[in-house]
Amino acid sequence: MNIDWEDIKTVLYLVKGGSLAKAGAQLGVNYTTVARRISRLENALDQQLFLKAKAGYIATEAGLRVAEAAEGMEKQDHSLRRYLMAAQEPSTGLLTVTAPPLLVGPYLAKVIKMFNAAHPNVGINIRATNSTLDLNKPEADIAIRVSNTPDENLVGQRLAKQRVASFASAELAQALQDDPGATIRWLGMTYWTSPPKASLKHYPNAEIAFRFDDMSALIGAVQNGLGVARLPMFLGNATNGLVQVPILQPQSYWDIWVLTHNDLRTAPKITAFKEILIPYFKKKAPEFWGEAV
Amino acid sequence: MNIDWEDIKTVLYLVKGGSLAKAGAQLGVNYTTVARRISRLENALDQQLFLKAKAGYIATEAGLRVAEAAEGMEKQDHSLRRYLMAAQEPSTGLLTVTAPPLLVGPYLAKVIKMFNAAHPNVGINIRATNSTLDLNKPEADIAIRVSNTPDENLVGQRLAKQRVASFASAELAQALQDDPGATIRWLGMTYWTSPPKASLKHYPNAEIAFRFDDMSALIGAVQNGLGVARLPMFLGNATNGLVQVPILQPQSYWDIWVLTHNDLRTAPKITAFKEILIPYFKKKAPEFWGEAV
DNA sequence: TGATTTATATGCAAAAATGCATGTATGAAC
DNA sequence: GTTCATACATGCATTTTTGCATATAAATCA
Repeated sequence: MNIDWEDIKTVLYLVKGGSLAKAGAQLGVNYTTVARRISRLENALDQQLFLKAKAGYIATEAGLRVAEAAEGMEKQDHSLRRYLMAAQEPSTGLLTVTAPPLLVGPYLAKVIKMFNAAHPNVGINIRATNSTLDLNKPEADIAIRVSNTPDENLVGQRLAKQRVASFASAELAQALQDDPGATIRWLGMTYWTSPPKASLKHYPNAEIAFRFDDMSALIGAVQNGLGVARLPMFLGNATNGLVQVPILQPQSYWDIWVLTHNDLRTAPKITAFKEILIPYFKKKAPEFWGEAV
Repeated sequence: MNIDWEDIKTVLYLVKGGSLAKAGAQLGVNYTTVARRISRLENALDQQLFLKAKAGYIATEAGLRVAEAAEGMEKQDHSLRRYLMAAQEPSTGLLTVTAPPLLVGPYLAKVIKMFNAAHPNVGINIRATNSTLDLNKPEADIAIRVSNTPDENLVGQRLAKQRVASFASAELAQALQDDPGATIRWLGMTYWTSPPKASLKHYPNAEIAFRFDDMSALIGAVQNGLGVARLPMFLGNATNGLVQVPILQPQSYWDIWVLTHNDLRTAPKITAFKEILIPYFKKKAPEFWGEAV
């Protein structure tokens, strides 16, 4: 009796996805294929792995156990891939870099250009996202992150110390300077709960006027004078029409880090990339630290 | 980039087998399929996994690392199968039992007959061999073994205490009894190095006349008067024409055990089988202990 | 040296797996 | 209630994988 390991993998993705369609999308196959692999495996094992409810496939206890085995197998798979990447020539293959979207244009793009000039045959894959991609999975090889997310398998190096300040349109900043009793209309991200504590000393009248789920949109709103926002120095200073609100002082913020998986610490491609990335950010460090008004 | 786990498995079997043909035989596919899976994987990884010498496929470092990952995955596979067997109904599926060949006919056959009567829908697979099949792999579910091979994952119960004695044809036994100074011509298995120490007190003149690689052949030789052999009680006493050599006393020997994997300790099918096996051997215990002459 | 065994390589046909199109059912939103 | 989105089932054509037959090379042995 032989079990097809691809079928075991399919069970995992069906359990994780919850429906044939999602599992198929993740696996890169048609969803009918998922259904057929499952039924093939169920026949081979002579055991039901999923209850076929109208709402979708629900894993039985046996199905969950199969998924558990698949997870263990996937760990081997991921570990293997890291080894193979580490063993590869520095000048071939593919490198996936993830970074916060707003860092890509002004900074990472130049690093990539330089790296590409030095290693023209390495394909570069950019994933501009704030979500923490899992470096344990082969979702990305190098991550640039604000704050040093702790994970025992990852190694990190600090790229730049960072500060934030309060930015507004020039007009609004002037108005606030003129009238310390004015009410500050703060703009923040969705998860913001209250105005910055340090600001209340100077402007006790404060309210959160608008919340945004997107940093670019928020910046646009600041440019248009809708209110004041606390922004990283490198963003506020580089955005046309924004100035620091006087009186409110900059504050230290989470630093910028580069993270890689421990297994890839010495991989030629990774070190080659870092050798360009780190000096570049060191040179740009003043932009992240900024200056007080 | 997606790696086919069946291809990874194939690498493992090619590394273990050393040639396409052997790997294919183990995997149950044509050897050309093995060759094509390997080249497909090498292309996908953009790395050479084997050096194609005329003498066969020799794994590169990367190939060995792939095999290592496959080994880890296979452990998951085996563990999963044990779980699934343990979860199965006692009255369905397949049960693989391994035992020393000479125990099968006189003892195990009856146990199987009784088990089959109680559970007619369970397929029974007998592997009559002295080689220690690996119960960690799904090579066998239940092993009957002489001696309790220690393995942390296995659980064992003693089926019977056992003794050995010195057997010969009736004629030869008589001759030896008449002449204590006679030279005993011993018959033994290939790995025998010297006559039984205890026998030298009574018959100091001793030599190993013939060695055999097969126990049945050895017994045949004893029947034909070629010499004296130390045999388990249950064999010597049950063989036509053999008698214990007087004077030489029986000795304790390795006991007979039944072994199963710890994961299957409570599996319905396994316990059902043991519930028949153990009482049967308990009843037959005197045959394994035997009697002194 | 010549026969035999054990390797791998490859063209071609059979078999298996997959994708697509279509049909049906269910629950949520309006 | 009607519409829409989502989910599964299945027949059919296509693609992919596999097995078989055949060819070739190296090593072994009489």
